[in-house]
Amino acid sequence: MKILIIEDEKELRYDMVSYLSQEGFLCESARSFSEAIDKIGVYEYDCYVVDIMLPGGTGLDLVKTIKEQKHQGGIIIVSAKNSIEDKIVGLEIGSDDYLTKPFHLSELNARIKSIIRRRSFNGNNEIQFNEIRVLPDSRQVYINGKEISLTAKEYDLLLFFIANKGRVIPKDSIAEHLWGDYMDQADSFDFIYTHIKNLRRKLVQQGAKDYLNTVYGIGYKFQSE
Amino acid sequence: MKILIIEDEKELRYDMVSYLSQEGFLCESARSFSEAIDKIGVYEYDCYVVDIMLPGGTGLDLVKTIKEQKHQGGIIIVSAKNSIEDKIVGLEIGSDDYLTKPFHLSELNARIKSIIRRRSFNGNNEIQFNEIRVLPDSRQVYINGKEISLTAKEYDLLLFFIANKGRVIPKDSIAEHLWGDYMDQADSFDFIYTHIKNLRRKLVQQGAKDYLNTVYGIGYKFQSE
DNA sequence: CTTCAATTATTAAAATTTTCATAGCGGAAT
DNA sequence: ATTCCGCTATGAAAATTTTAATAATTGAAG
Repeated sequence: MKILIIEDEKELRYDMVSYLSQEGFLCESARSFSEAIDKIGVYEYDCYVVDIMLPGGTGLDLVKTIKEQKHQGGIIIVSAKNSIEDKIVGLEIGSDDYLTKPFHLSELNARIKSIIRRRSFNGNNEIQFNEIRVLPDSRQVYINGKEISLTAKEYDLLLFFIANKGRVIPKDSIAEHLWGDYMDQADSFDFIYTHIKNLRRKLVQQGAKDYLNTVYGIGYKFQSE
Repeated sequence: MKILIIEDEKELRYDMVSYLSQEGFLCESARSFSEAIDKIGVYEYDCYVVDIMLPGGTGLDLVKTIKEQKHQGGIIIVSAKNSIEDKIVGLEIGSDDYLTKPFHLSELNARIKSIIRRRSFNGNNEIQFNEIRVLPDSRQVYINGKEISLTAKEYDLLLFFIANKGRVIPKDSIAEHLWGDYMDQADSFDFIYTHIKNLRRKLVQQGAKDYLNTVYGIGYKFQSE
């Protein structure tokens, strides 16, 4: 899960990035309105943390831009003033939550997770990646309209890849995501190789292209070309 | 996991109980110093949320009592005034965290989870239940000093039972704890029955008494007598 | 005390996950 | 280009988990 943090106060920005990184998010940050616009233009994130007061523009306009570009990620507005109007405006133009400074980092973390959880449950209950369609509610997967059967691990793998399409995913991340904190460094990745192999076989056998690229020495990347 | 909330403000107490219950904790509450003393005398909780200002006494004395009774649970002090002295005193006499009112419930939730996580990692890395000894770090289990081998699910089950010894655990809770949010109501509990059976067999076969009592219509209870 | 329906236990088979041994590949160094 | 070493792939066995069918038990009701 990738998060963009838009905040001009240096220390707070640094704290947020380091806390959220520890929690397992991939974080990028922007220091100003224009830097944020640039990043939003290049990449789509899973969640945006937007400060209202920014050099070069207001966070509310940023939210509008994110929405205009049809980004699907959640948006949390952060503001120093607990003004009820700001809150209302923020929620009206499409942010998902509103947080008043000062706040605890664990609070921000909880809200981000809550938004991501909410999104994956509600509304967004159908994911399409070229000829692959996934219905997360029922854990069903279709290729070119025909349902295929995946085991639990294969399904989890596939969803993780699609959720992170285009990104290189290190094997450690895969292990952590699918198996939790169990395994320490010493463990081998044999089981990942096996599940990857099985997933590849099933997908290709059922008519999908082979999107799953090996990134030597690192992990894998799920990508169209 | 069972939590005792000691707070005299009715609305806040109600909010905390309802929020934390939704998060999967078993909650009890006390409205006053004396009620808290009573509950602490009867039962040992996994975490205590203690307000400083209470009718009949101070939360700091309550913390001392909890410690005197050798309770192992974590302690979070909650206070209206952000006095640094209170905080220091609180941490000195053995509380694990300090929270200033007003706070978000998700913040309290995060801190409780953090304390419980910390405790199960650090220090408390050996659990003894009569002739059964568990080393959570290495996931090893000994009976009368002899190591026995359990599968992942059997181990998780055993640890969950020991962590909740003496309590009746509904089958739903077991399913939720060991398998996450996967299964909806419609699912049967066949796999629980099977794992229970296997765990029982292994424990008894290796020389432990049968502590695992069936509670008809509800679930199970792990208990000495 | 019986009967009955619902709940839990047991057993065995099926499916999945993990491990292990071995083969193939990538890329750096010679 | 060749060699080599570490990384990844593959196939098959072993272990675990889940499912399914059947038996035993519980507690309520007659």
